[in-house]
Amino acid sequence: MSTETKSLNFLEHIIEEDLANGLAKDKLRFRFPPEPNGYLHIGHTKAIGISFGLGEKYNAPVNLRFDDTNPAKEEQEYVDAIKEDVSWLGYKWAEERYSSDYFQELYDWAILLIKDGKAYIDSQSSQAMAEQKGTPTQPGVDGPYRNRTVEENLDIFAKMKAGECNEGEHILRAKIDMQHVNMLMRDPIMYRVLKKDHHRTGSDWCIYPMYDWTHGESDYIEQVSHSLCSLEFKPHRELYDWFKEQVHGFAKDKYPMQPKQREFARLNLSYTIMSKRKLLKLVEEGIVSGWNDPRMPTISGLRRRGYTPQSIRKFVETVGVAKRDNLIDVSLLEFCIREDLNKKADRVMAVLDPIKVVITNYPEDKEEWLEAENNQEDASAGFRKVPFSRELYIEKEDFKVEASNKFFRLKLGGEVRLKNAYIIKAESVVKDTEGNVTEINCTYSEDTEKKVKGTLHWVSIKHAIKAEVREYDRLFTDEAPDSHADKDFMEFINPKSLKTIEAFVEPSLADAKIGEQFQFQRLGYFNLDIESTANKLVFNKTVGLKDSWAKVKPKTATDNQQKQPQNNKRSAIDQIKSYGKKYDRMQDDQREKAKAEIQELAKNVSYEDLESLFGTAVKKAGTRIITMISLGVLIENGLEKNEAINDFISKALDDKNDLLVAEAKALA
RNA sequence: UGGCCUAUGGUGUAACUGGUAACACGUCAGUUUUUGGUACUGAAGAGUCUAGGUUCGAGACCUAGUGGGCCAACCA
Repeated sequence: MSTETKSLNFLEHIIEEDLANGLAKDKLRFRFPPEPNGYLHIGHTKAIGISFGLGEKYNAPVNLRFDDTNPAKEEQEYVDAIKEDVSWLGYKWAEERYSSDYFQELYDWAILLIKDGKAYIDSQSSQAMAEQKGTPTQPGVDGPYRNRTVEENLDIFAKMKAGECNEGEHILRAKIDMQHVNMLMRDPIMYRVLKKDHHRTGSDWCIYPMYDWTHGESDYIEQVSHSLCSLEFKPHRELYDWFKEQVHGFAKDKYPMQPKQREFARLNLSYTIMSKRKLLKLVEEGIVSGWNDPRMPTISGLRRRGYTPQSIRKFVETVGVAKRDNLIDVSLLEFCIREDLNKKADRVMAVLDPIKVVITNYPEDKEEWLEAENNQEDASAGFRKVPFSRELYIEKEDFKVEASNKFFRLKLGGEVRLKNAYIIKAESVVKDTEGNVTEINCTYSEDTEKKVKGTLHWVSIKHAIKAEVREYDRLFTDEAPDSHADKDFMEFINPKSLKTIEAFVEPSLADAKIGEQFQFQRLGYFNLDIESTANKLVFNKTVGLKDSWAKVKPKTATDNQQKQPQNNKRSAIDQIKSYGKKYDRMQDDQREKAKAEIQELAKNVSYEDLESLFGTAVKKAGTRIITMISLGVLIENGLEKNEAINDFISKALDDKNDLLVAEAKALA
């Protein structure tokens, strides 16, 4: 039954292989290592899901480690927020650790490294050091302090630690190789002087270790078996291993296992950004109301917006993990939250854009409390009462004076069901001086068994509560606002990402609790925002319902930004080649179209491009056919036949593929 | 004039040591429905960036090319 074995991702393959090669299962250990310099976002969720997910899968401990080596940027506030977010997602860490826990051990090892002649004090300006470092295409050169004596190095390093040196005066670097192809191996910095108080160690230290020196050794101290990080750290792996081997030489008895760093592609989500720095800018410039603005891709923003931990975990699980760059469509995230809320959220009625309906044959002073099912997906959700009376609101969009029979809603002379109530018929309308409908007069029928095409949601005007509803649109107008070399992401800010609506909701919502989630029937999922008060209800729209009616309706201009097939940025010859792959398998009419397309493309192809295809293997008939077609175009445009061409044609004439023969005959 | 990583339907991920491309989202159609939602059924959509090679057989292995990404902070 549920024995279906899910295929493994590449990280699981690595772990399985290590296990098969003798790694004991109880030695597996992972970690999630955020720097406490900002709030966690949906991108981190992937990293969290991978490491904690592996922990759950293999029943291995996962540490939450704060990578707190830069007191200039880090704060306790962020530590607290990160812990809250990870817990909220439902993950439990084995131990809460801090890189700063290891400052002393790191320092001791650094001294051993100096004694081994593997590290030295450099006393140049950062600029001078940068110049000596070279570039990715040019090797670096050794600096003047590279061969200081061990004694001098030890002496200065002690002074640095004692606070006797100013920032920028001296740094400690590893002595590796200034000519190394990997820039990170060109004597990387291990320690700098930073006269700043640390949120945990206070003023104990005035030298702080750099990332590369700290991170790997923290993994090592914690005996993490697999240290998983994103792709941009791939070049760091070589240095990670170098440091690890040095330190292992000092401490193999205490710490027997050497961790292994592996890298995966980070998550990118369409129409948003994932950089902490850029998110901070949105906050600082007031584009959003804070880190937890419901439009933000932060975990706290998503939480406030109404996303559930389950939906986010499901999302991370479905996007998977690999090493190629990706851009995931927000529709997948939306699918995950809809799927979750469909089962959990009670249904209620709310009208966001009202128009008045008067039931003329319903007594003026009468009111009824009708029974309504809370959630048809969940029998245990029970029922509630909703009030019905003579005057109601329905959505403006749900009424048209005249409409085709594809319009299942209310039209003059037509009948429609009011959800949980009666069937009504529109008899006449009241219009204002400009001709806009302001009121619809209807009659009702108590026969609720009747078949009618549409069902509308509604609220009784007398009983309805006014509420503020906030509807959100994507924060950016560009699919990947982050990825334009020539444009700043701020240029793509969507000015209409927030829409505030005055809505009318059914009275049962009066005692909704902060964060509680509802489906406003036929509209979408909403939750009660933290800014809501007893006097003023405020709802966030989490996500709309899937709306297949919207697709039938004539589209607005903004919806119509159709995606261009991306192959038009490929060169003509490449496009022709891709036709070659399938040409001989196409059906006749498709093939004719393809041929016309190839002939058009061939006008932009050089003979040299084509000639390189003359040697194509005999079995690849399609490629040779498209080559022949393109050649025909070039010849028509004045290309002289040469030996290579004649040879190519005569070989084709003898081929067993009829299509190829036909094309060749045309040129012979 | 470098090094490393990467390339599979529109998107994301699969395909165990080579055996003829699967799953999810999205799209389209139908059935059910007191939500144009949900559920259910079905369909279309890639021959795996290009070329060459190894092989009886290549998405997978090798070579070259092309496209994309990463690498020069006293950041992580």
